[in-house]
Amino acid sequence: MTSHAQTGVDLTKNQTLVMGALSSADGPLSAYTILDQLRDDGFRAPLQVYRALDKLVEFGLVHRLESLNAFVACRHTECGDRGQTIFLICETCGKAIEVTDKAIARRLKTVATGALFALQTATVELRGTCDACRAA
Amino acid sequence: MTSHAQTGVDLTKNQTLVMGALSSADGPLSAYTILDQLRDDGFRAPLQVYRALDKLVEFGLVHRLESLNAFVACRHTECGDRGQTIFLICETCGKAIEVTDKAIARRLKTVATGALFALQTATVELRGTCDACRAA
DNA sequence: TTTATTGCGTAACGGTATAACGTGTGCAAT
DNA sequence: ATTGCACACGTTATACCGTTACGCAATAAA
Ligand SMILES: [Zn+2]
Ligand SMILES: [Zn+2]
Ligand SMILES: [Zn+2]
Ligand SMILES: [Zn+2]
Repeated sequence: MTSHAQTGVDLTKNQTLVMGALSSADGPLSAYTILDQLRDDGFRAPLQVYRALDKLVEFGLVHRLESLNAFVACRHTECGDRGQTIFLICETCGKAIEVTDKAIARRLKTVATGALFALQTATVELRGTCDACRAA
Repeated sequence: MTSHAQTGVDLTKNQTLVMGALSSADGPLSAYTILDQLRDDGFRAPLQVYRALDKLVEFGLVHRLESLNAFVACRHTECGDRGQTIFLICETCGKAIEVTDKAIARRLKTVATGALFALQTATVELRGTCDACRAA
């Protein structure tokens, strides 16, 4: 169903529908936008979306963009390592590019340790303008 | 009034009240928490808080924590350089430690450039456990 | 005085997220 | 068979976050 089929998780009907909406979108979607898109499929309440999203995030199939209050399908094949994902969010077109960088992950760990802080997860979200929008 | 008095900005009455609430708090506050604290000072509506917060963020006296939907007084003396601030947010006590790191700022810039992305601002918020809470 | 700017206050609204309740189904262990 | 449990689901209600729209008052040019 997705590029993450390897994970071998079995998705429920609702999870499949939400995953489909995110996969076919070309950018991050809010929970309520997903709800609207799935009304014809029987979705009626926000909680149906949030429950599916919680699981999809847990499975690593979906990322939550904190600074956007939105969700995006993972496009990265090797994002298994937690907390290493960086998002480049274009202010113009709204799309989010997903990248990883070991040097940043390492340095964040070092900074946290230096502050006697037990790092669990990292949110790194950059704002700016993507190449396509700058050219236009 | 704050450690940023050097900036020499004149705060309005509402801005002063909101700044005071954030300065005397020992952690991030949501806009609605600030509103509740300032009801006795005449605050009645969220917009009064948000208008003040917008200006305080613009002046660099306050930071917004995207992953928390909350605001915190800047405790860092040299955070003038935009986008270099990193927050370490303790999941246990809710406090936020503010640090800067030139290596990360530089590397983020490099990563963005490599993706042909024109970087404007960076949000870096780490979750984990602070030293005090881990010891307890 | 006229005009523009800025801050302020009120009300109404829309977007985000969770709480609390009950239902049904599949799958052990008894 | 039945009991207990885990899990997904559906519904309603509510709390929390943030903005839009409108009008008023004080201040600062012009
Ligand atoms: Zn990913
Ligand atoms: Zn773009
Ligand atoms: Zn600061
Ligand atoms: Zn702590």
